[in-house]
Amino acid sequence: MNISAAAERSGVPPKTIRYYENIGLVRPQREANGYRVFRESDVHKLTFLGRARALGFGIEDCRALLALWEDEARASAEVKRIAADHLAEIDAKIADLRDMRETLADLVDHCRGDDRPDCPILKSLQA
Amino acid sequence: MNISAAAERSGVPPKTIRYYENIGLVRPQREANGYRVFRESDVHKLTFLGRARALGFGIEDCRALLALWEDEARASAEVKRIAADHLAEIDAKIADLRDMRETLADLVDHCRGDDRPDCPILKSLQA
DNA sequence: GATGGGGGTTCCAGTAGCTGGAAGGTCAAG
DNA sequence: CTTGACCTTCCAGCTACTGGAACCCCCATC
Repeated sequence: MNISAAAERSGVPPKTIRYYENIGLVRPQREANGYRVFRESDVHKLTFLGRARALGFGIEDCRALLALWEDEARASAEVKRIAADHLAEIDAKIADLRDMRETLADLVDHCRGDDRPDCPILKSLQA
Repeated sequence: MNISAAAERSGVPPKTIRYYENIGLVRPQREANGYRVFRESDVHKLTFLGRARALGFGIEDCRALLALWEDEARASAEVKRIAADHLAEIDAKIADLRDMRETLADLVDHCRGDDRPDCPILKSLQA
């Protein structure tokens, strides 16, 4: 299977697949002409990576998860720890964004948004 | 005022101040020895930038907001538009994160996290 | 006058995770 | 034989800094 087929089947774009190979997340074989050849197992890995990334896991987390996935003797505790840590980070981000959102929404609400210069948004940034 | 004093008073670190000068957000004067000299107005600008960044505005938004702030003849509608757009982006990010969070929390909840290999988190990434 | 320390300066590289684009090789069809 | 759709590598750029190296400046002290 060529890279574009693997991309289509895994949902991971060709550019990204090459990048993943670059950083050692996948190791497709090569044909005599230099083209990458993807086996089913490569496509499965890519799909796995795509899902993990969609859940917001960083690349190094993905690397670790992939290794655990391939390790039949893994302890699920390790997986859970990685996921729980990530969940905590997401919660922190959400909290930050909510704070921003609240402040910003207040400011937007109180700005008339007409052609006059008076603006509580700017005032708040200034004060 | 030297850069470290300006940093302390504005809350923006020296490195970041230099970066902001680099991209044209502030233009401190220079002494004969090459040291930057910050006036009150520079400190005000930096403080403004610090607050805008803390609300999550991107650098280019900051540039625009700064220009509007300095323009006595601005229309508050412009400011409001920038802020409202940014608010929408924040809302979108929060929504994305919440989706992730929900899925992830479910997975974490259902993983026993012991020393056995069976793991619904990995199963979900695989399937 | 030398020295030491705490400022300041510039410039380069790296961070995360791709993505766009250039320059060029390969292959099947017409 | 050429066209067009693939594929390859490599380099640059994105966001907003941040760390670090190498070097300059100024003041106080010995």
